[in-house]
Order: sequence, then structure tokens, then C-alpha cells
Amino acid sequence: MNLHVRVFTIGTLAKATGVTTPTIRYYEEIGLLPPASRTAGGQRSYDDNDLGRLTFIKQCRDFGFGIDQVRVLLDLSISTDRDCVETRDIAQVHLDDVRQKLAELRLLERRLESFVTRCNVACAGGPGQDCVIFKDMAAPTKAGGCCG
Amino acid sequence: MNLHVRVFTIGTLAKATGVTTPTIRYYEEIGLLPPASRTAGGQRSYDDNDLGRLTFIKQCRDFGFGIDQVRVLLDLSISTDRDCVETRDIAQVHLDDVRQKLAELRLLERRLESFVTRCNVACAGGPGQDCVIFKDMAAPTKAGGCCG
DNA sequence: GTACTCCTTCAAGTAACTTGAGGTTCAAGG
DNA sequence: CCTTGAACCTCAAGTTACTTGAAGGAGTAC
Repeated sequence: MNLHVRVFTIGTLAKATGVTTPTIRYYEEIGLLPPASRTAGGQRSYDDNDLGRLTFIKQCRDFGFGIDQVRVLLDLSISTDRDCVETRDIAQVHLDDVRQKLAELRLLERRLESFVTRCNVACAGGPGQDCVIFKDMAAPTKAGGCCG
Repeated sequence: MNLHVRVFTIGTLAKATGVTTPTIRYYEEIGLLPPASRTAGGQRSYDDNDLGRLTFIKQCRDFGFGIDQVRVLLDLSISTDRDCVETRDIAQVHLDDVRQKLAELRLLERRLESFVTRCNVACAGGPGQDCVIFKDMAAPTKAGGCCG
């Protein structure tokens, strides 16, 4: 009967999910997606099932999970005997990583901000060779400063 | 007379700067550091000049500048005819990038947080196959949720 | 002289794709 | 039916910034 079985090309799937076509082929190559079925002419064709799986993968990637973590999450999402709590634990660990990274970036922001500010306040502009910032940055004991 | 000319091995330079020895060799290979002078036996030897340059590079990398940007900054730091204000402009652009990244990470943190919280609140634990989170994540229109 | 650490080169591996070359298939228009 | 142009195909190499490993030489302490 096969009524209502929607079939997509790789390009259509790409638009629907926001994953580029080379990336979809790459996901197939590394086994994140099963080998796609093909048309008579040899082109890949996809159905709603593939759409669901790739959407799931995309969501996970947007969440910042690595490919290997996505593999685990895919397994968990299909498994009938593994606890969904495992998923939460993975997400929790990842959240901790994100917060760590956030702290680092906030520190970096402050340092850069102070760098730029000091450039504006203290530096008259002139040859780099004379700029105190560069001398500061080549001196190991102090944090980088600018022209002051 | 060459008095007070300190000379280091690659390992000593590595400890002094916090850059690993393979990375120092790599920096030489890509031209970020000039070819090191050698001992009679063929081992690299460095002086205070190299220490200054590598320290500068390390500071830039810690600031999050890419290798190509470090090249530019190195040029600027040595140049006698280019304006030190260029450096500030490069740093400003980089600061904007960092702030953009920060905003994205903050959003990601909130999403992950809500994900984990909803798992804790709404999910009794059980087979992944039955977990609503996975159904949400495979549905393109909604943001990922967990078990709720 | 021998034991041990540190050094050498070269090649390949890492993450997660992107880009390019060179060629094929498909859908639409004439 | 034929052509045109977009979208598809495979395979290989490039990207970033290093890290890791193998196999062997140099330097130093006892």
C-alpha cells in the first residue's frame, strides 16, 4: 500500500534539519546514521524515521554534546532496558563542563576588556616596538597589560 | 665576552613558559619561532630572546588568539612603522567574539539546566524508549525537553 | 661504563567537519 | 526527445592546533 510514506532527497533532509548535505554523508560514514537506501540512480533517499533520528542528533549537537556522547544518547533513546536517568547524568556532567568553560570565558572577557581599556587610556599610538604592552607580554611574571 | 648569556634546553624553555616541548617544535615548524640554534650534538638551544618571544606567544594564545593572529601580533610588536593602535583593534574584535561566545554559552547553560531539572522533576526513571525527552528531541519544532 | 633522563626526527592521530575535483542523475522547459 | 541546470555521487585532501608513538641518539651522574 505504501500510502503516506514520504521520501526525501538528501538536500530536502538537510533543509528540514539544518544539517548540511556533506555532514549528513559524513554522519553516515561514521555510523551515526545507518546507510541510506538508494534510488534506482544511486542517490540517497530518506523517510520520516531518518528525519527523526537526524533531528535528534542535531539537537544533541546543538546542546554541545560530542559525537561519541551522541552515540550513547542514541543508544539510550532506543534501548528498552536502560534507564533514562543515565541520560540525565550525562547531561549533568556536560552542564558542569559548560559552567567551567563559562567561568574561563568570563575571566578572559575581563582580561581582554582591561587590555583594550588600558590601550585606549594610556597609549598615545605609535610604533609597536615602543609599546609597553609588548614588553609586558614578553615578561613571564606579569599578566599582559597595555601601554601602562 | 658572552658573560651572562643564559642558554636553555627545549625542556627548560618548556617549563619556563608552560608550553610543551612538542608544541615548541611545532611552533618552529610552522614558523612562529625561528629555527633554533643547535648544540654540537644537534640538540636545540635557546636564549633569553627566545624565552621572551615564546612567552609573548603563550600570552597571546592564553588570550584566545589564533595562530594567524599571533603572527600578526608578533609582527606588530616588532615593527617600527606600524601603529600599536592596530593591536588594540585586533583585541577589540577578539573581545567582541568572546562576548558573542559567552552569550551562546549562557543560553546553552540555561537550556541544559532546564533539561536536567525537568528530568529530575518529571521523570520516574525507566526505559529510554518510553522517555518523553527522546520523543521531544526527535521532533523538530520544539526545543529539547525531558520527560515532561 | 652504564644507567637514566632528555633529546632527535618522522609519521600518524585527534574532532568534526569542509572543500574541491571530476563526474552522474533528475526535473523542467522547449 | 533533448537540453540545461541544479542537485547528486565518490574520493581525497584540507582545516586547527596540537598530541602521541616509534625508534634511536645525546648528555649527565655515579
